[in-house]
Amino acid sequence: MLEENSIDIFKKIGLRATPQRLEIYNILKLKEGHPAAEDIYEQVRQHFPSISLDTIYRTLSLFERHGVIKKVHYLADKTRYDTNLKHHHHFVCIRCRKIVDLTWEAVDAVPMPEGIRKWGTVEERYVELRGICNDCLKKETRR
Amino acid sequence: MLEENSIDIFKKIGLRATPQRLEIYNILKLKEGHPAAEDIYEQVRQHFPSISLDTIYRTLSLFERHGVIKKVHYLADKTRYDTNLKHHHHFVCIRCRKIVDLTWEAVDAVPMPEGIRKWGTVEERYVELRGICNDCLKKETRR
DNA sequence: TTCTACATAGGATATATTCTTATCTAATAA
DNA sequence: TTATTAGATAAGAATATATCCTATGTAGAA
Repeated sequence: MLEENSIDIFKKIGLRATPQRLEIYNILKLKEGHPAAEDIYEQVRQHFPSISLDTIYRTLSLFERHGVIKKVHYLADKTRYDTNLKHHHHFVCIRCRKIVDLTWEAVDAVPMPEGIRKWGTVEERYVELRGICNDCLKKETRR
Repeated sequence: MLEENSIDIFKKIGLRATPQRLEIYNILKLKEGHPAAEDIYEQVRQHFPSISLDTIYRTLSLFERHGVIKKVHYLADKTRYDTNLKHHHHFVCIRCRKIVDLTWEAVDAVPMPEGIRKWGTVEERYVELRGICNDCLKKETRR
């Protein structure tokens, strides 16, 4: 089911292929719907009853740092609020988390992708342009 | 600066226009970059030194329930992980939070909106189709 | 004014995540 | 094979964000 032997992935990035890590990786790969840390924890405990939740988090962040996985809403550190209730999209700075509203008719006009009905009904189309804002760019080139 | 008198907004939705609520609303409206609860708290305290953080949260959730404001990443309750590192988008169920990967070439092909360079450089274009998945639709019509 | 429903402050609690430390284990060197 | 050592884990403490509980306060209606 896995495209690549899990152990090879760890070798490739120079990490020890511990049983815990293999288990966590395989669960991530095989579980539907993008699991949260707790979901993984519950499942790993079936084989490693004494594993700590911290190991799950530590391993996930290790995987993330090595580009093996990605957080889905990685820009949502704390909840932010919007008073603009009209339909709009966002530019989000991946450095300082600044959020800027934008409208984008061209993207709103694109017909829904093929087979979306297979998943459900869509109520909202939200686009997030993720990048580096000019303020942060200035700071980074200053070095 | 505000399009509408803040007091009128509260009247319209049948809520008492308390000084705390007015202050929180005005900060939300006027502050750039979409503030978080703590940001608002720090600022409100300048006029209401004894306000509690809970009042901020309570008021924000009140505003949200009445459609006055919206959480930016309201689907990011807990962190979820993705092993699919290829460029893709998501369909997210607003009921059960199920996340489904999808590709969408048509939307990827749309040229960047006018004036994006004014804000910064874009590294990633992420689309979230928010709706109700077929499983949840089934449950809801069953009633 | 008095009553009552709604609102607030403050502290307790819940939940998600990260940190600290002692212990353990695997890879390497001898 | 054994000793050494860097890396990994478990367990619980600590932190951050958000919500709940309760006593008190206040605005608007009668």
